[in-house]
Amino acid sequence: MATRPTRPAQRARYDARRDDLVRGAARVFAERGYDQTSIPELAEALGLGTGSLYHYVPGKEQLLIAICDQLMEPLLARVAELDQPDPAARLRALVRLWVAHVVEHRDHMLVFQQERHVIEHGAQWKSVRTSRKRFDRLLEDLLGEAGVADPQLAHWALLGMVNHTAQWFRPRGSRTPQEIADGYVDLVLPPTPPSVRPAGP
Amino acid sequence: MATRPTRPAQRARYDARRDDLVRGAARVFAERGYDQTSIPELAEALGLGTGSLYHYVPGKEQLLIAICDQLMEPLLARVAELDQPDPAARLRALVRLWVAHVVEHRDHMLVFQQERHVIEHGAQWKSVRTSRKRFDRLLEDLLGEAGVADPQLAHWALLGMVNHTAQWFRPRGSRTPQEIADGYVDLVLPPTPPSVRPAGP
DNA sequence: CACTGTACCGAATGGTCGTTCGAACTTCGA
DNA sequence: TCGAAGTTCGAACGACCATTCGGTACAGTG
Repeated sequence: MATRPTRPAQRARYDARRDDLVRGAARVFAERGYDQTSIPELAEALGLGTGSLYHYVPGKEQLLIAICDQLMEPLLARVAELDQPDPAARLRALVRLWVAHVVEHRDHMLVFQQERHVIEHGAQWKSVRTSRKRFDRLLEDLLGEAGVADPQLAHWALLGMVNHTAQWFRPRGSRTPQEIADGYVDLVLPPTPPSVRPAGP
Repeated sequence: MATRPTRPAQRARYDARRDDLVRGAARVFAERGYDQTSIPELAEALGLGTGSLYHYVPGKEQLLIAICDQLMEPLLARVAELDQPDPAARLRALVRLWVAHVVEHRDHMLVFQQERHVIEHGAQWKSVRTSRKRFDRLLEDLLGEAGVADPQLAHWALLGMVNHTAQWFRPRGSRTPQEIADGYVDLVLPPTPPSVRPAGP
């Protein structure tokens, strides 16, 4: 059974290890696929014995949920901190943040996308679905405020473009995440001269 | 074993039935997921006995390949028939065709997307990978000719937007596939007045 | 040092899956 | 109408999977 240490001093270590394992699982699942990877295979890829995994995660599906949480929670946290007063500037900042998050969590994204049907239908997945809805709503509202010509279409278009980035972006490629993000924003926003753009982070 | 009739007269029937079954399998897999659907479950959903499926398809993975072929081949065929001399007009026609194809094959698209890793790595998947590459190349070239500001980014952006359409489009929604396609094209192309646009199909 | 909570292990288990197969039934050409 | 070709069936089979469990080794604390 997955048991968290009772001694507070050791809990930090346990949590950190767990986070690492979840991250590693995301990497393995992204490459081999969730269903095609057996627990013994996964454990070996993580440098663990078969049974040891269950010390940190109660089961395979919970592991998948943990991967999605590791993807969604920090994104929502970072988005909540946006404070640009101008909607267009806030939109640009959001997309920059978002693209950066996607490329930093490529593996998580790929797993997230290929398990769409479980996320949509599974009973234990309500929290993940809620997170996604929160983000959706936020984006749609912002697009409306920012004066986009067709906010609804722009919403779907952005979701498609940005999430798809996980499938082609390569760290050694010729563009930075920020350049990509700005390219996306320029597609949906009436372009502004570069001099008006907020500087990078 | 999956055996095609030797009598030519019956082959047409057999092929049509097989196509129907593949289509049905796409629908079931899109909803429940490929790995989460067992062969007995699938057979029942298709109104067949467990063993009967194997009369038409040699195995579960071949069934998945058949679904992808049923998606890619007609699209490439329709694309090959485009004959607009003006590149921008050809681009618009291509995207209209493409979006229409995506919404008509929603189930196939959803399966295609969630099985990305198998398609990319599997040994028997070379033909599907080749088809996708052909389409990619074609789109990229056309974007260059059509005078898009940033053809490479537009290429990835379009792929993301259009393919993502399968995940949100509903037949009873407020937009036609053609309106959606035109919206996408207007994002990547310097907009032209509606009067200059080619008429619908 | 002794003791206790923690980390790790891998063979064993029960269940489910994809696939096979021999037989029964149906269709069709002659 | 007869026989062969085509179609359907579902129980049976071997393989493999997620998970469990009894146990060993280790680390921190008193």
